[in-house]
Amino acid sequence: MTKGITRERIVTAALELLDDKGMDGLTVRALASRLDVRAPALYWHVRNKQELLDEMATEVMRRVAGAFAAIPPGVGWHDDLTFFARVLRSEYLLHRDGARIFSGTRITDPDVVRMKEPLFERWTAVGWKPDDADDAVDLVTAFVVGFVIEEQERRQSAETDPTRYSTTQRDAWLGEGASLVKEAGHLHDDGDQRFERHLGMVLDGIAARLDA
Amino acid sequence: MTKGITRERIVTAALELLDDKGMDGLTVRALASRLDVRAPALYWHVRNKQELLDEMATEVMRRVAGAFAAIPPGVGWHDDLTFFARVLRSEYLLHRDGARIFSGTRITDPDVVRMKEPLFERWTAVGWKPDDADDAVDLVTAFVVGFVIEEQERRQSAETDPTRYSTTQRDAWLGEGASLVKEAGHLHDDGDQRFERHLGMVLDGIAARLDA
DNA sequence: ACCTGAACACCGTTCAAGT
DNA sequence: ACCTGAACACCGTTCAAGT
Repeated sequence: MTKGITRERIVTAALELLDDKGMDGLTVRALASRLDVRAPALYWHVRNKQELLDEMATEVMRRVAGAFAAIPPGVGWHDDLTFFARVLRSEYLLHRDGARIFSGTRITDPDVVRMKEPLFERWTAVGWKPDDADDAVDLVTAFVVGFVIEEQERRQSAETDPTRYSTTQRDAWLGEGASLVKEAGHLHDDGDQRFERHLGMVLDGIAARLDA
Repeated sequence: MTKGITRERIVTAALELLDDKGMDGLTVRALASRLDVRAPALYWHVRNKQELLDEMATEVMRRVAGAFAAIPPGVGWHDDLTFFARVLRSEYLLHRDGARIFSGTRITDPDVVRMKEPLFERWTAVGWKPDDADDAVDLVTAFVVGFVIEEQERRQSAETDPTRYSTTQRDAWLGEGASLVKEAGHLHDDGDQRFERHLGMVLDGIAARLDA
C-alpha cells in the first residue's frame, strides 16, 4: 500500500532526509533507500536531482503560501509584509541550510506564484502600483534570504566548531586593534531580536519610498 | 618555474575554473589538471574542498576590502554603505553563482574582517554606536546577498531556458487570473536600476532608525 | 505504468611510496 | 617539503530487462 512512490512522497522524504543528514547526505541513493526502492526508480517520477531540489523549494514556498490562506490578513501592507517575512524565515529555519538551498531555485507550481495576487490586490487598493508591490515583496524576500543564510551558517559553525564563535577566541583571532569590530561582536545579539530589528528597518525604508 | 603550487595559485585557478565551468565543473581533479598536477597534490596545500571554498570566498571579500583601501571614503555613512553595497554586488556578479557560493562561508583571513574597522571609526565619530554600525553593515550585506542570488538565478535561467522568462510564456504558465502578478512581471526592470532603487530603500530604513 | 540490475563515467579523499 | 599512483567508498544517471 505504501509501495506506490509518488512525486509528493519523494519530496516529503527528501525534506526529511535533508534535515536528518544535511546537504551532503541528500543523495539519490539514500533517498531511494528511505523510500524502500532502488535509485533508478526515482527517475521515473523526477527528471533529475535538480528537478527534485526545485520541487523541494516549491514545497517550502507552498507552505509559506498556505500560512497566508490560513491566517487572516493584516490590516495593511506593513502587517502583511511582517507576517510574510516571519513565515518565510521560519520555514527556511525548519530545514538545514534551508535559505542557501531553497533560495534562487525555480518554483515549479504556478499556484505558489499566484499566492501573491491577494496581497497585491490589497496593496493596490490603498494606492500602491503593481510594481511597487513587486518591489516590496522582492526586497523583503532578498533581506530574509540574506539574513537567514548568515544565521544558519553561524548556527552550524557554532555546532561544529564551538570555539569559532566565542568572543574571546574571535578577539584573539582578530589580533591587535580593530577594537570597534570586536566591541560590535561582543554585543552581537543573535536570533529573533536581531531579525525583528532589521526587518523593521527594511519596512521603514519601504514606507519612506512608497507611503509618501 | 610555474611548477610550485601555492595556496594562492590554487585559489586563483579555482575562481577561473568556476567561471569557466560553473559550480558542477569545479572539481578537485579538474582544478589539479588546470594546475598541471595530480589531484592528491592539492591536499598538501588545502585540507579539503570546503576549505578551498572558504579560501575562495575570502579572496572575493579581500577584493571588496581592497576597493575600500584604494578609493577615498565617502563623506558619511550613506556614501560608504552605498559604495560597499555596489562593490559587493559587482564582485559577486563576477563569478557564476557567486552570491550563492560565497555567502555564508567562513572568512579565513582576519585582515579581511578587520577591514570594517575604519568604517566603524568614521561612523561612530558621527554618533553611531558600534552595534548600530554592525547592524547597518550586516543588513546591507544580507540585502545584497539576497538580491544577487535572485539576480544570478534569473540570469542563468534566461540562458538555459530563454522561454522561461519571456512575459508571454510566463503569463500562459500562470494561467487564468493573477492579473496584478502578471502586470508586475511585465514592468519588471532587471539589473542596476532595480538594485539602486532597492538599496535606496534599505538605506532609507537605516536612516530612519539610526539618524533620528 | 512502474521498478530493478548492472553498468558508465565520474566524485572527494587517503596513503604508501617516490624525489 | 612536495608530489604521484593506486585505491576506497562513494556519486548521478542511463538503459535494457523484468512485471
